[in-house]
Amino acid sequence: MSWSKDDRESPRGYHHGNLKEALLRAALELIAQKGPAGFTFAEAARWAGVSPAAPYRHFRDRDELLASVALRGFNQFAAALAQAWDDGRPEFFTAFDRLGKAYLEFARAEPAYYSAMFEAAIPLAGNSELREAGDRAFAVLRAAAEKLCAQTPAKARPPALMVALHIWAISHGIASLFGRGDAARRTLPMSPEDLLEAEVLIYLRGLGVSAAT
Amino acid sequence: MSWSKDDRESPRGYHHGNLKEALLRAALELIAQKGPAGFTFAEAARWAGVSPAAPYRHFRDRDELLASVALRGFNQFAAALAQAWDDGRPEFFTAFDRLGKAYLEFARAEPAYYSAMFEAAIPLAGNSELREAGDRAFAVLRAAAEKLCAQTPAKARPPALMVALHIWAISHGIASLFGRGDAARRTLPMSPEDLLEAEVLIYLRGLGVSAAT
DNA sequence: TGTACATCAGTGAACGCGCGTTCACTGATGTAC
DNA sequence: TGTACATCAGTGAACGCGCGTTCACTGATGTAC
Repeated sequence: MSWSKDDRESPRGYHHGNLKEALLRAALELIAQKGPAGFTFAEAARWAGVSPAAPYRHFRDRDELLASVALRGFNQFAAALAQAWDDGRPEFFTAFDRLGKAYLEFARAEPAYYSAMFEAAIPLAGNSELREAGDRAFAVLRAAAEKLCAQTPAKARPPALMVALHIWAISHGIASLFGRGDAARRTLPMSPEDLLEAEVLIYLRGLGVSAAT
Repeated sequence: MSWSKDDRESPRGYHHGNLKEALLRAALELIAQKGPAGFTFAEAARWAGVSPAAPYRHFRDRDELLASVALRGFNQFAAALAQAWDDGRPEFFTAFDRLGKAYLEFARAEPAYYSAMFEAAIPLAGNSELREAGDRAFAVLRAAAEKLCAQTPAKARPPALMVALHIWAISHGIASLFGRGDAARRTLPMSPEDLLEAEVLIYLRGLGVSAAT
């Protein structure tokens, strides 16, 4: 990440100019290195090349910075999922497959965001912005589930919400057990993508939806 | 947990007598309260009513204590799963259902163990004991997958290992998103158990196995 | 059974360290007129 | 366009704190004979 070095070493005046942004980046980098619990306010300040008191101008405390990272993560996650899903275009199975791959790709490429979002145990109560960002990401899964349900035989059609939760659980399970970009990863006889694809195909068949359709 | 108070306040001589055990319990309690990254060696010692230097007689450092907690967790997890599965008795579906419920029950009842096992990112390299304990737990899922595959139509029978990984991913996904006993839990329109049962039924149908059989 | 001695398990004081947080401050920026 | 002033954003020194770790030590336990 060349920007980090540039950011830190480029000469600047008394004012940083973009400290809030720099702190978010620093936190992200530190989370990637040591996990959400292993980064400190002071270290983020050092990373941004600023005195330890400076971050207090932008974040009330460490938890608020962490929540901001998670918020940004959810926004990027929602955008990535929405782009992959693309409202089911050109047809359902292609889009659904892209959606699953995008989920895993996000967890792999952005393990720091992913763990801030799902493992930092940030309390959602009182942070409606964060909750809404999470809901927006889930809404993409939900929309895909709606379209999926529309293809199932009407007599045994399950609630779309439940299907969305199933898809989420499958994706999250594979991502967090096998598909993380960091050291927690376990070795496998197949790629996480293949594992997910096979699992989703079996699940779809169970719903009475055939990929050949 | 009444034992904790008793353990701490009961008079004892110069020697604790059971310090290793007390430290493991203290670590477990602290992990339950603040997560795997939020407990300290010093605090575990205080919990056990002992000087901060005492733990060094039993664990090289904090990480070794944490790994011991995870090890114990995997052992209990393997035992709970094996007991629930009971080699598929009296017949497959009953046992398989019990297995899934036991998985969720463990995550709910023992969130501290569960997070030490799956979220503490303890390096497995060089800790063969821990790896083997994890493998023993997975072996139960694997055995269930074998029996499941034996029931699927032979022509489209998937590898048992893959099926075991699918089951693991489904269970872990639901457990970590919705079924944790701590605050990270999200609210749901249905119980994690029902969600898991429905998901597994769909997955089984996709494999060509019918619960009615 | 008693005694001498080795080993074990915990003590408590000490250390250096980095963290979170505060404070009065100051340099830079923006704005009213 | 210039000037006075308010506000903003970062400084740097300071503080108390708990942590990890070490050290020489000591009380308790076990064992050989």
